[in-house]
Amino acid sequence: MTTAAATTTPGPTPVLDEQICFALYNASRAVTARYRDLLTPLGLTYPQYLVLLVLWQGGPTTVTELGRQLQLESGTLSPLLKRLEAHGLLTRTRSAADERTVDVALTDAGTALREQAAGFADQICGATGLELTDLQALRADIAALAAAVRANTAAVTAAVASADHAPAPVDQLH
Amino acid sequence: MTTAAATTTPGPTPVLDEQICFALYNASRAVTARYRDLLTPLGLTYPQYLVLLVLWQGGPTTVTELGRQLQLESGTLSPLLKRLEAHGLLTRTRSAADERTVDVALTDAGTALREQAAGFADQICGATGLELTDLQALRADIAALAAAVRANTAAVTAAVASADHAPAPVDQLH
DNA sequence: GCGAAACGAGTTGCGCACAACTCAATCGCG
DNA sequence: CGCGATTGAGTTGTGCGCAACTCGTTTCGC
Repeated sequence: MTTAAATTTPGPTPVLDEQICFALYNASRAVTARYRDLLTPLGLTYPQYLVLLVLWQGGPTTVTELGRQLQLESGTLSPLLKRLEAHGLLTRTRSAADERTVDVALTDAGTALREQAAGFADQICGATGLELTDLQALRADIAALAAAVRANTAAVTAAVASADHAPAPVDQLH
Repeated sequence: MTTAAATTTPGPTPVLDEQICFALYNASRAVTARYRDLLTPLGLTYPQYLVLLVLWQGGPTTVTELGRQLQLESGTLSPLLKRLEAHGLLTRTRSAADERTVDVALTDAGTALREQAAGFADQICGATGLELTDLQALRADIAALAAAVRANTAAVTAAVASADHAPAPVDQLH
């Protein structure tokens, strides 16, 4: 019943291929899949690799700071860091200054892994088939989009939270 | 974008903020989070919404075709579709013509949900703060990148698989 | 026809992501 | 000083996402 006329809907229907959301979702998984080929031999997952990137780049840090840079919460980071610790790549120690915070530092093995992962980013760049200049421009646009969406999310959340008091704090499309 | 002095690392170390991979990963999660605010009241998740988009757009289809369009495998789709069926939004029935395939079709409730989700895409576009023209250009660039990376992944996989016979079938960056 | 290979959906196991929660440590304010 | 509020990490539960696998169906070669 009613199998008719559902093909090629004209009107205002959102079409999958025109959605920025799906493009991002799909591209992100495509890049992650390409990284998986490189990371699996090292026993790493992609989010674990991102954590190591931060540590290779900035040295010892805290769980909170990792969460800020990667935009991840403790619910994701805690078990992930425990796995990396179990693999002997980093140490987690309660800070002496503030017992609430946990310091994260690479072990020698974690530091050594940097060499093996040195060429990964270039390989991914090569896989995109783009010039480095174009790739960086695209990266900047995408980063700006992420920042704008996150800011909007925060604004809308705040607006909902204060809906009892204020009528419409932020202009949100209508 | 964080004009801080995070550029401390000189050498060949991959820096998080310069990585296209992290930009995509972060932006995808940011957009998904914004969608979550809209979808949670409807009892939907973001991947479930994508499935409904395909069905709203193209009418009844099969599990395989959904997987092709969304780039998802049965391991992801099967339980997801079961949940949507449990919520009364669609039906899954073995095809009469080929008992291996499963036909997926919206119920009336699933079709009706289209009205409530009609404005979601526009709201996300608004959250990006970009003009529609710029957004579509960005979307096209991102889609092209995804396609290039997926093609490269397939090529490298094939090269590894045939490593026993052929020496180096595909030129892969060096 | 018939047996091997291929195919499509489903299951299992693991690791994210994230909401909601717990709990200890610290801070702020009178 | 004391005590309520806040903060930071961790836990629990749910739903992807994907590899590896199973199982019934179909297709193909002969």
